[in-house]
Amino acid sequence: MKFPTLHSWDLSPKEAIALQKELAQQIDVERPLKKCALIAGADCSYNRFSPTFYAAVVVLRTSDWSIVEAQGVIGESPFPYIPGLLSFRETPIVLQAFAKLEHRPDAIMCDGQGFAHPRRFGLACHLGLWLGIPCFGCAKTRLTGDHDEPGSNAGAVAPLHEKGEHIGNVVRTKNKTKPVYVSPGHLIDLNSATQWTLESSCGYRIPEPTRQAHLHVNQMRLQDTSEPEV
DNA sequence: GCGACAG
DNA sequence: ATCTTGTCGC
Repeated sequence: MKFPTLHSWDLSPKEAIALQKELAQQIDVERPLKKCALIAGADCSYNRFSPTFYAAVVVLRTSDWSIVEAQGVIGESPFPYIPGLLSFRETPIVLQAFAKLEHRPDAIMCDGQGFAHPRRFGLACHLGLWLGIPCFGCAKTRLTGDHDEPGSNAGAVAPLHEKGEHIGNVVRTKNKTKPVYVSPGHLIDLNSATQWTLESSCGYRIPEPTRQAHLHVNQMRLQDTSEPEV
């Protein structure tokens, strides 16, 4: 896959925040996703005290959830983990994995927030803007916003609000298990993101795209002989 | 000042 | 994110 360079990743935390505020103005979270034959999942993995980073993207066929393609990259992250600035830590390497992709997915599911972010510019917004592909976030825990507990059965949804704004949905993907936090990133609306989250939750709490990407990066990390096993 | 805080 | 065994519940 090819995509243009939008900006440098060599930034200080203050510069990163300024850039988020600037790029957030370009985000489109109103567009319903019409066609989605191929959906990609992206994820990262790493050791506690090693700078080595593993990123993977897996492309799935939505008709039967079979894996069409998987690409991974091993590198180092130039940015520390700071709540609210996760995209500056993970996106540079994730983009390298997308660059190796031969298939162009119709949508992308990220392991983190999209619009449900303090500055409305989470990981999924940033990745979607770079790639120009509909992208949304499916996080395992909350970053910001308030909500009621969704019903206890799969399919239950509760709105995530902040300052009077509907920024995402808390979605129960499996009976009696913790819900996930869904929000649009770019070129997709909240309803489409929520529907595809439920559609791809094949009996697990984590939807198939992100679940497969997670399995993939973990395989990469455990098979990397250049890293000292703890 | 205090508490919260994606991965 | 990662470190970790068994265990309670459906």
